Amino acid sequence: MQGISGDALDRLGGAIVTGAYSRGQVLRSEELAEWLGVSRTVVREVVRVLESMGMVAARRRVGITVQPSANWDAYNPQLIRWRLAGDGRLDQLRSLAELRGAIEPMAARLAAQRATAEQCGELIGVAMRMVSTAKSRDLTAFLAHDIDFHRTVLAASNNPMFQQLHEVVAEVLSGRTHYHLMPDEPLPDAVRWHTEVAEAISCGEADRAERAMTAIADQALIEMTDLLAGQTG
Amino acid sequence: MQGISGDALDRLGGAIVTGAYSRGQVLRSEELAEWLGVSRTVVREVVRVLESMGMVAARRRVGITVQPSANWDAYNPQLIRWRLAGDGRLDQLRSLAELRGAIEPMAARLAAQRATAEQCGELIGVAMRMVSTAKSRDLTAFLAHDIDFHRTVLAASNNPMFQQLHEVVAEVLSGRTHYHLMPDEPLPDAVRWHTEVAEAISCGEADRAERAMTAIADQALIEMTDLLAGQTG
DNA sequence: ATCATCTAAAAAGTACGACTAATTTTGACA
DNA sequence: TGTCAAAATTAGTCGTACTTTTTAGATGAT
Repeated sequence: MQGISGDALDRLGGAIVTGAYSRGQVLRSEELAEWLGVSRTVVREVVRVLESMGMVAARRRVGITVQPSANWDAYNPQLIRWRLAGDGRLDQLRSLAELRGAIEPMAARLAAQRATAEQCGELIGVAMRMVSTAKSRDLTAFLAHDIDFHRTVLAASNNPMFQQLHEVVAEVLSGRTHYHLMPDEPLPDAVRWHTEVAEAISCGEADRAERAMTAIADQALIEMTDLLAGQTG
Repeated sequence: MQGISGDALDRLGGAIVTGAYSRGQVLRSEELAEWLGVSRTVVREVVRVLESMGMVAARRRVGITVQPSANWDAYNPQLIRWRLAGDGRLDQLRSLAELRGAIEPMAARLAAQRATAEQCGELIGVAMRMVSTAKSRDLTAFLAHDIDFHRTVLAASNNPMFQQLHEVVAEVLSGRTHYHLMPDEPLPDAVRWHTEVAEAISCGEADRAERAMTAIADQALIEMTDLLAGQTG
């Protein structure tokens, strides 16, 4: 969505996510039209989209009511972006990291059962590139290959619900680097586990793939927990 | 979303999900207005919502293009409903069951670390009701308590991404009963595992909670796999 | 005084028409 | 044949008029 309409969506959605409008607050479409500087037509489109995300509810003779955040579609990519852009950044990152920790081991297991020969080849290749960039301490290139690796595993799981989470995983991995939640150079263990996942999937060894991926995810969760402890305590 | 606008959304969205429009097909808003029997204003709102779900993309001088299903927001509740209502029902149910199998063990682990005393009490209570309805072979009541149990665990995980999946879990559990994918009476093992999860969470034993929940989910996945084998082979 | 019922107002919902803007196609010209 | 300009096409935006639903308030009867 782009143009004036997408802009209005971005502003109103962002405002709601950052808490500019308190839960239960009632807005009127004409007010919104004035505030956003657009026609009521555009406001209606925006409201409809936010409604489909569970963020607002529109009722005749009442207005547009901001819904409690428990109703929001937490998996909506746009909403995730709003949350990551706002104050709740670290909370959101923790939620996503936990989600990732749950998903990826199962994805690795399924990938071991379902990956095509081509996907196996790509996995092995990416793992090798991870090893080499880890040795040369090129963190940027390492991150790119890391994201690529996990995207490939999710793709090989052959489950749309898992495949779609590649953006989430990419966000978590990037966030880790961006907030310096990981060592200055990749841990040798972590690199080895990636190789192990690639091998296990290629050999169709589901248990081994799941275990290795669990090791990767657990380590990431520990790093994340340490960070949040450092932030709050 | 309700009224004529919600109706139009439901019809167009449903048509796209069931494959009435092939991927890449281009629609024109005026055609859609005629087909749906609504004004272009309403069509625009509907298209905007479908656009935010990744199902279509609108471009000037081109039209409204149906996007490949890989782009669709697989977690959108409305989209899940459309898929469950159409031909892809069993595929969707399998995807959801796998997702659930990944999520719930981690949710149980987190719940063991975070559940409030009140939530623990509720869990124990629901587990006891599951035991009694299992004994009296009241499958309907058992299903209701089963759904309630898993919703409580997800809530206690204190992670919005997990909490939101309670509808998915409910759908999987209901689907199991509806398609007769489970025994005529609940397996004693399954009931015992639920009690174990409740106890482990109440005692703050994360590992034990995770293991017991894994047992529950694994069994459900096995049942689901058996079904699909029976369908296709 | 209280309850039911009717009425009026308020807000979103819908439709339509006019115009704008962007993008692709076409075709003329070099 | 290539380039650039014009035309055609389609979504985007706006404003207005009207409809429908829902709530609040007034009115009236018991």
